[in-house]
Amino acid sequence: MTPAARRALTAAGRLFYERGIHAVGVDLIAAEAGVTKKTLYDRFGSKDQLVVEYLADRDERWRARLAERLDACASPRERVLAVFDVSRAWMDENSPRGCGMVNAHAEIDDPSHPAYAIITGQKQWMLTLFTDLVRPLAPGSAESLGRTLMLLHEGALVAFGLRVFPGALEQARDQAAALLDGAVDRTPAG
Amino acid sequence: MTPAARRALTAAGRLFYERGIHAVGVDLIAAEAGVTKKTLYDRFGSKDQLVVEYLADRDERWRARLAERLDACASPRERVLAVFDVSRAWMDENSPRGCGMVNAHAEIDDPSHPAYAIITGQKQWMLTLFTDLVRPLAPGSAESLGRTLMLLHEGALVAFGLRVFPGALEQARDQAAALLDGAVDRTPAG
DNA sequence: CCGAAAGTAGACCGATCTGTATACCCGTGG
DNA sequence: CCACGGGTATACAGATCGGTCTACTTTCGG
Repeated sequence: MTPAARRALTAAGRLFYERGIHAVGVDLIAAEAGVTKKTLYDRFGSKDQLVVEYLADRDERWRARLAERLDACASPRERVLAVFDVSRAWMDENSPRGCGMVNAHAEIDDPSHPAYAIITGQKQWMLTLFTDLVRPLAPGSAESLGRTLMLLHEGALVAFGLRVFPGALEQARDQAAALLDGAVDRTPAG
Repeated sequence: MTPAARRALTAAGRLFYERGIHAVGVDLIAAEAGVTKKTLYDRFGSKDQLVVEYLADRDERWRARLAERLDACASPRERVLAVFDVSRAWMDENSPRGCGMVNAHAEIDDPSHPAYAIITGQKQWMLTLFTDLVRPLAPGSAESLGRTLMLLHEGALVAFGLRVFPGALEQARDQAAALLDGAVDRTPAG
C-alpha cells in the first residue's frame, strides 16, 4: 500500500467510525488525508471498496491486538477474562462509540455487500474464540458458556458506546469470572 | 396526527429501520407513503424532526407492548424473564436487523441531536426497569444484577441482528433465569 | 355559504454526492 | 535519457439530496 493510500485509509477509518459511513463523503476523506480524489480512486476504485478495506483493516488490527494479549496469558481462565480487558482498553483508546462492526452493520442493509462478510465473520470468529477459550475449563458446557460470554461481551460494547452505565466492560468481566467459577465447579475436566 | 402524517411516519419508520436513516431520502418516504413532499414538510418540518418522531414512536410502541405483557405476569421472576420473551417476539415480527435505537445511534454522532435523548433515554429506562424488576427477588444485589441482565439483553439483541447464533434471546433468557436462581439463594429477602 | 385545514401535483433551488477527465510534476530504475 | 508509477490540482458530469414554492382540490364545521 502506497503512503497516500495508507493516509487515505487511516482518515477514512477515523471518519467512518466517528460520523458514520453514509455521512462521510469521499471529498472530505481526500481533504482530511491530504490526498487527491484521483489518487483515492486510483488506489481503491470506489467508496464501497474503501468501506470494505476500512472494516478489514479494523478487524485485522483488533485480532492482532487480541492475539498479542492472549499469548501473554498463563492460564485458560486468564485468557477468557483478558478478552474483556483488551476490549476495555480498545474502547478507551479509539472507540467511544461502540463496536465499529455493529455500527457499520446498521448502515449496510444488503447481505450481498462484501462488507457484510467481514462484519459477520468477526462476530462468528469471536464466538468461536470464546467457545475455544472456555473448553479447557468446562468441556461439557463449552458451547453454551461460549455463547453466554459472547452475549455479555457484545452487550458490554453496546452499553459502553451508549453510556448506559459506567464500567460496562468491568461488569461483564466480573460476571464472566463468576460464570467460569460456577461452570468449573459443575463440570470437572475429562 | 392527520392520516397522511400517520402514513408518512409509518413508511419512514419502516424505511429508516430497514435501510438506515441517511440512506433514505424524503422523496422515497413520500412516494412509499403515497404522500406529497409538501404534506410531509407541512406536518414534520424537516427530515431531522421526522427521524426524532420515528424514534419516539418506536420507543412508545415498545414500552406499551412491554407494559402490557408485564402486567399479565404473576410473579417478579416471571416479569424479568418476560422481558426477554417480549423482545424475542418483537424481533421476530418486525426487527430482523436488531435494535432500532442502537442502529440509529450508529448514524447520529452529535450528542446534542434531539434523537440522542430518545435513544439513551430508552436504554436508561431499560436499565432501571431491570433493576426494579429484580429488586423484590434480590434486594441486596439489585443494581449489579440489573446491570448484568441489561448486558445479556443488549447482547442478545445484537447477536440476533447479526445472526451470530440461533436462539440468542432464548440463551439470554436461560442465563437470566440461572442468575435469578443464584441471586435469590444468596440474598434472602428482607 | 364560506373560510380554514388538509391534501395533491409538480416545478424548482442550491448544495452535495460519487465518479471521471485533463494537464502537469517528480523521483527512480533500466 | 527517458518511461513509468505515484502524485497534485482542478474542472466537470450526472444524479440525488433536503427543502421551498405556486396552483388547485376537497372536506367540514360555524
